[in-house]
Amino acid sequence: MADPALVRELTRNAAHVLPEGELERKLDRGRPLRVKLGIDVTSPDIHVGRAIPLQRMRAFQDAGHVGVLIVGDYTTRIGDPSGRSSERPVLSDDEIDRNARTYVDQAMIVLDPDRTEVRYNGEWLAKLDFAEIVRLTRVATVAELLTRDDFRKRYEAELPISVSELLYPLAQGYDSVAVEADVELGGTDQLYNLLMGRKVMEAYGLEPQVALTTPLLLSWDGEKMSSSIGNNVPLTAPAEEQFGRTMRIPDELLPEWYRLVLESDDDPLAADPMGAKLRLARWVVARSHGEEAASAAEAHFTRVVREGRAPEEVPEVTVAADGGTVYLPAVLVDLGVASTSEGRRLIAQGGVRLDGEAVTELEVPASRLDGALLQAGKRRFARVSVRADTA
RNA sequence: GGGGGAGUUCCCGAGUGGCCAAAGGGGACCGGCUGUAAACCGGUUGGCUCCGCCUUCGCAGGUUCGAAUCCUGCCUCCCCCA
Repeated sequence: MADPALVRELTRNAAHVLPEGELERKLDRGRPLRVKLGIDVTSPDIHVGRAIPLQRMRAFQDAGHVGVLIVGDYTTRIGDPSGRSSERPVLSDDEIDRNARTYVDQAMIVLDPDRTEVRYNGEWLAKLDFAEIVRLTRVATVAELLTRDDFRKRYEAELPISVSELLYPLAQGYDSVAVEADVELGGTDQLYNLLMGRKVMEAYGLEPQVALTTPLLLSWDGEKMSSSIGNNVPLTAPAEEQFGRTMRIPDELLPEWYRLVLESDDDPLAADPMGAKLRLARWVVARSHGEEAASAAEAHFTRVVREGRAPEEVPEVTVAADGGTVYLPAVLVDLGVASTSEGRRLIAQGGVRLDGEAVTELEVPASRLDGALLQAGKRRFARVSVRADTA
């Protein structure tokens, strides 16, 4: 009999474990299970939300099972070319290869490399000939494919759905055949695909996989965390950035993050929510960058955000001055402000400071600028040095 | 193959000849406040050394003193019928 405590750990936070009892049956066979997780390579980073199923994979690995990480290089490559370019840009082969490589590195932040098998699905999908593809398409009907929520919604909203997209769940299911998955992990949005994987495996004479989904992590805006929206905390973002982004989540989301990300039973709102959020941010940074970086990131946050002081390390900006004054908006562009027009607006709004004092004019005496600390908004700082321009 | 509908500034979405750099919402940014880069309140949101000028409303032409709005051609997308 499968150890109930172990099953609880493996299925911790799971939204679905289907079909019921099947995981226990597979565990009882006593051999290491092959636990699959597919990742597409449409964007260059894995974020804290997508790490949640990875954390499950890690739990399986720690119990002696094998993690099969599938890099969807091929599914990304054939990805929908129809006009939805703004949402799903078709990536170049180079981009896909580059993304694919960094993905594996990122995933290893969470996974145990010694128990991970990395596979690229181009390995088998590239070899399918047309007859085989047609055989694959017989697994499902159009009506069945259209029952999937996002397809149905798009269909009802008269938004485009390309045939290649309909093929996607089948291709993903074929991955399960190729790697002979015992379990497939995914977010709850993947439930449909995971169950389709069962059908495909059955059609190919294999024992269907168990589908295990985890809830989607909501970000500070209340939306599902997503790289394309930009509300993400990437596993490879700089420590300070990770810390700040994590601190942006509203208090109401803390319990969910504690449960899913920290895998902690503590109630973060019981005592001091601020302290609880700091602990969470430290944990997120420490996983990616280590304890030391986490402490430094917290110190930075305290100094810059809570106390409103300049960071310890500030980039240098050099300005050429031909006369007595310098056109400040142009300097702001060097700090990362989008345009001089925006720089003007920032100044007008009191968002630009020289040595802590709000600037009100566009032209600033070079003498006042030289060696001064320039600040644009809350987050952009630079030390200015003026170089005489004798041209 | 036939018919109907649509393409607007980062996104959604108003706008049918001048009052349009273009309503409203979202997002983002700035300020205030704050335990936080949260919440809340107020403001800003094409570019330009900017009281003015320049470029934008799928693309290319055209009509007009004047076009996001009218005409012609093209491209793209959606739906229905076959």
